[in-house]
Amino acid sequence: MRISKEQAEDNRARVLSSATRLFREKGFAGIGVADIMGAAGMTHGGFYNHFSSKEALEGQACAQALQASVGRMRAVAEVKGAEARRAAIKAYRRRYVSVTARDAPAPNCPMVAFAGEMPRQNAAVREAFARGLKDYLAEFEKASEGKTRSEAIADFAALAGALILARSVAAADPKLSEEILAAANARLDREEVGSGASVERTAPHPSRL
Amino acid sequence: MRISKEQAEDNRARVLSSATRLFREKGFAGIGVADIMGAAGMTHGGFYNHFSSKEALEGQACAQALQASVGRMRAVAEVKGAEARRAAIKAYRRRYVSVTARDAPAPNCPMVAFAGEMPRQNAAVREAFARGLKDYLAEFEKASEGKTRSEAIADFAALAGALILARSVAAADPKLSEEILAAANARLDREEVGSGASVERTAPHPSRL
DNA sequence: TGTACATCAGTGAACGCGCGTTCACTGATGTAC
DNA sequence: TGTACATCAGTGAACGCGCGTTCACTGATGTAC
Repeated sequence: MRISKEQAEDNRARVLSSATRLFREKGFAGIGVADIMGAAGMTHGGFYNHFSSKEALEGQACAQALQASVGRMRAVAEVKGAEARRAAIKAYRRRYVSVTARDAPAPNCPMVAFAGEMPRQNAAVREAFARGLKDYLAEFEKASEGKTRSEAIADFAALAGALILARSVAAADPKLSEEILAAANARLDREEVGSGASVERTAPHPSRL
Repeated sequence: MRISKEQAEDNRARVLSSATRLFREKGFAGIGVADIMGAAGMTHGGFYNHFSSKEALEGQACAQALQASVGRMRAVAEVKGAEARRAAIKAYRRRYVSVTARDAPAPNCPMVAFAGEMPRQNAAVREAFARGLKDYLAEFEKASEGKTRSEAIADFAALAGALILARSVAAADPKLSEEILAAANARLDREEVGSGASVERTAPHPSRL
């Protein structure tokens, strides 16, 4: 049965959204075309009406996921008022290394979800990822007022590393996992000392250290 | 043709070593039983004389790779002489976020190679990984004299994050990749200022916030 | 020590399953007149 | 505006390939006597 152009475009967007979510949850290799189409409410055969291959979809999903993160980071960087902006980036960092973010089925941060698989992806996917990470770091730098680009990049690498490691042992050693998050949080505390902005100490985790 | 017991055990060890290397290079899903057996100089049929399943091998390979890292870290922690020990851990950290480490086909650090896949591995593999990371962090802490456990863990997370991110964009954006490594190195520089003791509370960032 | 037999590590064909991709078909949409 | 036909998004069976696993077989090793 033929479908209206609007409906077809809508279907395509839904497939891409499903893919973006499922790839983040299960990895590129961990989810199949049929699953993705099923999640979008269709059967697998129509897939190739919208995408030339699974790899092409991976590239688009990667780009979409990362651009969404760039947008969220930009929103933080563009918060009006220096004080409010400082609070926003601070809250963002705290949320980043929280138990909530760790346990989300699809990692909040697509960089964390995809980074490990990138060395084995094809060129188009890698380029989509690299562009996204570059844009994201640019926004992260803007939001990190008072820090150099180098400092901001090192900060983000520290957040990403903590989240990845905490996720990797969450099931087998929850205690170690929370210790890793707590360590990342403690470092944020130390860095923020004297920042003046932190009156209210919203410790999402009981800081045991 | 039957093989001597020594030869059989030797073959088993060679399969495990091949797997340890190949899993790190290509990921668990990226390499097959036949490839691993081929790399060990045998055909795929004999695999099940030594391992009950591919997953069982994954667990053993994970354990072996991580214990090797634990051993290397322990060697650093046990270097004789305070000065030599400080130089050793410093060199280790530098090497960790170097272009050389980034470009090694099998990541020098198995934690970095495997962490991203862990949430989707079975319980045995995850436990082998968690035990290895726990042991490794204990040695890393010992080697990081003058730092608390929390600080040492945060340090390692920062190194791991920088290496993962640098690897993820190495092919598509080498400039960004090296910028990430440089940022991690710059942070090490800052931290090592007056490295001798925890006395010197060097504000890690000029507190301009 | 020598002989006969049982064992079992390794071989390679084969099985079964999952998955990416293709294809003939359907029927509502879009279009030409 | 109405009619006839072409288009093409979606369907579901089928294909082909790779991969984990199984199995009958081989023949040197290990062992019982």
